[in-house]
Amino acid sequence: MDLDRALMRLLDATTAEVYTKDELRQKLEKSAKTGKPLRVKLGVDPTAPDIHLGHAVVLRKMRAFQDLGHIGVLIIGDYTARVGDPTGRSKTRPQLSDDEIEANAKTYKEQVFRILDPERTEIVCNGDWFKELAFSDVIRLASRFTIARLLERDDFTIRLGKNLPISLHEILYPVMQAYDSVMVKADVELGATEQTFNILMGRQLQDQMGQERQIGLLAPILTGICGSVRMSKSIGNYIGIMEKPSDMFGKTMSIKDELIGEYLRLATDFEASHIERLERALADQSKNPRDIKFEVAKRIVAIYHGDEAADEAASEFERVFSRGMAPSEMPVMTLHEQHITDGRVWIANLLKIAGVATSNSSALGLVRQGAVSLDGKQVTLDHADVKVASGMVLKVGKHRFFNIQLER
RNA sequence: GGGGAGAUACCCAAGUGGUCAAAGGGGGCAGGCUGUAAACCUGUUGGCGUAGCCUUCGGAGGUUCGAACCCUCCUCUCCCCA
Repeated sequence: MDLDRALMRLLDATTAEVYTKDELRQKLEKSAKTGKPLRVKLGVDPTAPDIHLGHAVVLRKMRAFQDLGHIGVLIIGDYTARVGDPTGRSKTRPQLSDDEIEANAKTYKEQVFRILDPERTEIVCNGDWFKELAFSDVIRLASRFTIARLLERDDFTIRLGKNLPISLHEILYPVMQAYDSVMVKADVELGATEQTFNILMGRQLQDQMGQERQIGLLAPILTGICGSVRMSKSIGNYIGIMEKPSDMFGKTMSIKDELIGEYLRLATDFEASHIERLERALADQSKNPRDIKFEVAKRIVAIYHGDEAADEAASEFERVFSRGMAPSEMPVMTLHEQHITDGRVWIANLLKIAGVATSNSSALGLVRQGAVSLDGKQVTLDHADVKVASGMVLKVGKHRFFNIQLER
């Protein structure tokens, strides 16, 4: 693959900004000439064990580098997790305990190889170098940065404007991330656009410490399925890459129309020309947006579960939601003897056992609103003690189904 | 170190002695309409087997027949000055 094709591949729609394009070209050129692969860094905080499509944009970018023969260096921020990245936060993040960090890092590793090439991936923990630093080293490192520069970033400006607290340790976060770049001798650092500041700090620090500056390659931020803010585990508006095909499909179908183009560009791996065609169809309304969304959903499932699973998810979706039938597979809820009197169960208890409600009040609220049905028959407050038998289907809301099984 | 402001439910925010389980907005959930879209309309959003009761307004005490509201101490945050 020649240089221009490689550049085109790397700088597709999933790249929002490059610092700088010329330097990237030079690095690629030099690598091709010397045969020495580039070291492409990505830092992850082991705070959110579920990797979702938002992370995937950047991970797939790393995979693109790997496919071109370069090395992906994944830094598990076990040490930075103790700090908490202030990026995009209006609040100080909680600091994690060692056990939590270890468990999270483990699940992280299990998931990333759904996307990355294990042969060309290095995984390191930044605790390896941070725990060796003496306080005097930290002071020396900190002296390379100025407060004005560190406070420049939006997150802090906003917080200062709102008179919200900023802890000293949060200021250190970009410093640590920059130091990571130095330690792994990064040629390229990947991140979402929100990482711009941190990544640029890495360039500056490498420069000061006598290294060639890394390239910053920034991916757009994927909007969450609810449509207003970025995809995030803590907000719960995400599609995880380990999720079941049917859930992935359904969640994708529930995004609003305005988001289709974004998901098309950032979350699928369609050819650029195909994406363009679909986007045009969206714009001139020559196709029903639903159908395009359908195609996007199918593609996303196919990336993580294969074509067959995607087809199944699609037909299941049509069956359940287009034709209103019960899904072919639904979670089983088991009722034990102690739950049942004379073959009946109070509906509030049933809903609590199903995990749909946490209290009688909220359960009865659902019943009152007509959201609950058993075998297709709506449950009412007047008949709140319902007869149950194995094989009955409990439906709550539009799309929560449970298969009831009696034990003994 | 000195002075000032503040902490209310998931979030923002009203409330300054009883009529407060606590206005309003956001978010969530649910119903209608749909394409499991958006927009819109409606309901719901502490707990208790569904009735009245119980526990909530940063924490601990106190005043009062009665406290989110008044007093004391404590914790935390912000602002101004040094």
